[in-house]
Amino acid sequence: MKSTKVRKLSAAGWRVGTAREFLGLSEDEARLVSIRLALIDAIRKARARSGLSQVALAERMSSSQSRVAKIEAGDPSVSLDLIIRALIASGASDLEIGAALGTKIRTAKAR
Amino acid sequence: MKSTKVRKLSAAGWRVGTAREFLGLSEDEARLVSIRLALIDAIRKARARSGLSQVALAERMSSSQSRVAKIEAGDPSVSLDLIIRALIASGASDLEIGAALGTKIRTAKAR
DNA sequence: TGCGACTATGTCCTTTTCGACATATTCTAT
DNA sequence: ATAGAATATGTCGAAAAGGACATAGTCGCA
Repeated sequence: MKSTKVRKLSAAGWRVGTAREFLGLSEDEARLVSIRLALIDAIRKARARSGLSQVALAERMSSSQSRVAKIEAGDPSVSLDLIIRALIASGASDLEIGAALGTKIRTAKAR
Repeated sequence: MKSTKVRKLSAAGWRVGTAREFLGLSEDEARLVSIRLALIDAIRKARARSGLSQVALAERMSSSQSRVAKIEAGDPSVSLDLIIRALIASGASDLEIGAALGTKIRTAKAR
């Protein structure tokens, strides 16, 4: 958002901030969230590439379809453990898993 | 292990295999384990670099010293969530976190 | 338009994981 | 050698997360 716009909004009585601030997340909590999101994204991609249905993926990781749905929905009842298990079972390579986490920094430096 | 040695051992009645086979881990389970190990390693390094004691790290992540000890000991009662929280709180960069996972592949290709 | 495959959401009960505490053990510097 | 800090290990009640099931909602396609 441009700073001129921010100033206008402030003048009009709006408070402007990041989503992180709004949700009251600490820096660390925010990082954890973005890691989760990156991994979930990687799962969708890997699962699609492998042509697996949620049911099929669930079997592979001995879980249930509803769990897989919740994983991809970013449901809070899903742990990182389950997310990574899903990522592995959906056919992601080690490199992909690592990349899902390091990507943001790397692209930022690259441009 | 050299194949000649394997043959000798086999002749002598020994069964030779990987740790994975011995422990009865599936391919996927084994990958999960090695991810955990890589992350734990990264925590030790990051914590040392930051000069944090286990007590200090525990505070940062609002956990307890005993938990941190268990994390670094690879205790099975520790989840990936807690491991990553520790990694973040111990001052690791996004890049380090990603690297902890992609490293094996990358070095394998590099050499 | 209706049918089958796929995905989403809610709930229940069980298992796992957590923080906390108590207590050992190991390390470091004097 | 010994105190004090740091780390390790065990246990417990509470809280989080898991699988399973039931049930809706979507989507493509015949």
